[in-house]
Amino acid sequence: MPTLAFKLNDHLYLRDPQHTQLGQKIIHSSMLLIDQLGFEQFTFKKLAEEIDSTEASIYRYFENKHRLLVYLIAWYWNWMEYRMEIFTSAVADPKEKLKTCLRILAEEKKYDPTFEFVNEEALHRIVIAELDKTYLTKGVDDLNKEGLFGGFKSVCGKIASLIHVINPNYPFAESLVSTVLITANQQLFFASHLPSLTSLEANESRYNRLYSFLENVVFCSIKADNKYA
Amino acid sequence: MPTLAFKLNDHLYLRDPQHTQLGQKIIHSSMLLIDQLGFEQFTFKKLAEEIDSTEASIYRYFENKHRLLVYLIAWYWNWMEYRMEIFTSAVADPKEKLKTCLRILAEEKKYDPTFEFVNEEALHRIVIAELDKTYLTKGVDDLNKEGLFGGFKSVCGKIASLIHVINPNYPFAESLVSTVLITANQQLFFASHLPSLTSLEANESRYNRLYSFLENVVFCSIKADNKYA
DNA sequence: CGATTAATGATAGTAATACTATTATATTTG
DNA sequence: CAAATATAATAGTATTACTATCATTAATCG
Repeated sequence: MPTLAFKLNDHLYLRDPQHTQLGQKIIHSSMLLIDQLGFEQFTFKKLAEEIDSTEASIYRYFENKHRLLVYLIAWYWNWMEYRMEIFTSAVADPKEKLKTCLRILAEEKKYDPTFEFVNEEALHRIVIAELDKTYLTKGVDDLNKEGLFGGFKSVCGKIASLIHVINPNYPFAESLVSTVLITANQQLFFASHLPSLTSLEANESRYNRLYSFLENVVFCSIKADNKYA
Repeated sequence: MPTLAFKLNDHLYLRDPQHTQLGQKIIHSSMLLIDQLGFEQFTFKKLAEEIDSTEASIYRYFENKHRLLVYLIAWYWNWMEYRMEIFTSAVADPKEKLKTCLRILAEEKKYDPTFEFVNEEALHRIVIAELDKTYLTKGVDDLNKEGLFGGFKSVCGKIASLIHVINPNYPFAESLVSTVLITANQQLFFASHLPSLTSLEANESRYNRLYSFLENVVFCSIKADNKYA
């Protein structure tokens, strides 16, 4: 099977890293390094050492380390959308489609051999720990104009439109979906680090519990026959 | 009326800034400056210039700028808890208490003259834009051990216990509350910067809409008679 | 195949950041 | 008034986040 590559917004990079060996090494190793060190401690210098290259070479692919992070997380949401499409395409009932999306969102992330140079487990930990840093910056509006959050927005939009089909009168579809997309990762962070803020445990059961929580929140909220809708 | 001060966890600072003039200037001006510049662009040097003091003097109050942020946001949650207590103390019905808490969470924040050197409007914008950065760091576990997230955890715990009273069988109270506390601010951020991710508008109606959204999510989820509980 | 072009490496340099350290000078307190 | 403490003034350091230049290697193409 040939290695698949996502067509990501080309403002995310200066040179497309998916198409060269060095680029792939940058993606692969930056994921491992950001996962290990955290985004603040991660530097292009450390990455350069790791891949036996130089800072200057990395700067030819990414304008700065923040954009590299935005790239990695855009990749994640593209991957999510791709999986959601695969697993919902054969499903007709929009409620079932919605459940499938939540299941994919909540499930434990495992290595997907479709994408050779991506370690999805590390990437998921990065999303859990660093997602918010992509948009919580004074530069949001510029990044947004360039379409750099397109992946996340697309996932959000598609799930929201499922909700619109299920209950056209529910007035908070977009808010509900963005809340759920973000809380899915946040709750896993809390389970590991701030357990009093979550009802999930830190063990393996947490993915199923997370799914139950998300399903409960979503399906209760959008039920047509509740006095709050 | 005397100026009130909160008793915050004393690991938050090296010297209590509420008790000296310089300390109060640090709090007051750091709020305005972080609000203006964003946390990344904010430095102790710029703050020192602003208050006609020196970096070294500020470092005698706060170990580093991250802890100053944690301090400011801890102050915010203490203030929230204080307001929730004031406005729920006369209310008997736990459902009404819960609604009051959500109302306080969602409402537009205005200057509270009880706290002279705090600009609550600026502080709220800081919470919206920087809250997640307090705990999304490799040092979370250490900060947590020192009790630096006590304010947030306390608000979360108190609201969760209201839910436990309303419906003892609901199994996700802590997750639901932390989700709501965080999304309340996140949705306001989206309304200003990423409107496709929210069902709120960017105008003044957003606080009421936000309240409706939160009330809907919470009360639907915890209803005893739904098949998801 | 040789020549052009493009990608990478090697190296250097810079302004700013996040501190630490030292000493002098105010200011408060007992 | 003396002693202790808080603050200011100043300097210095390692690191970061870049930018710039030029040499070298690899890919491409007539």
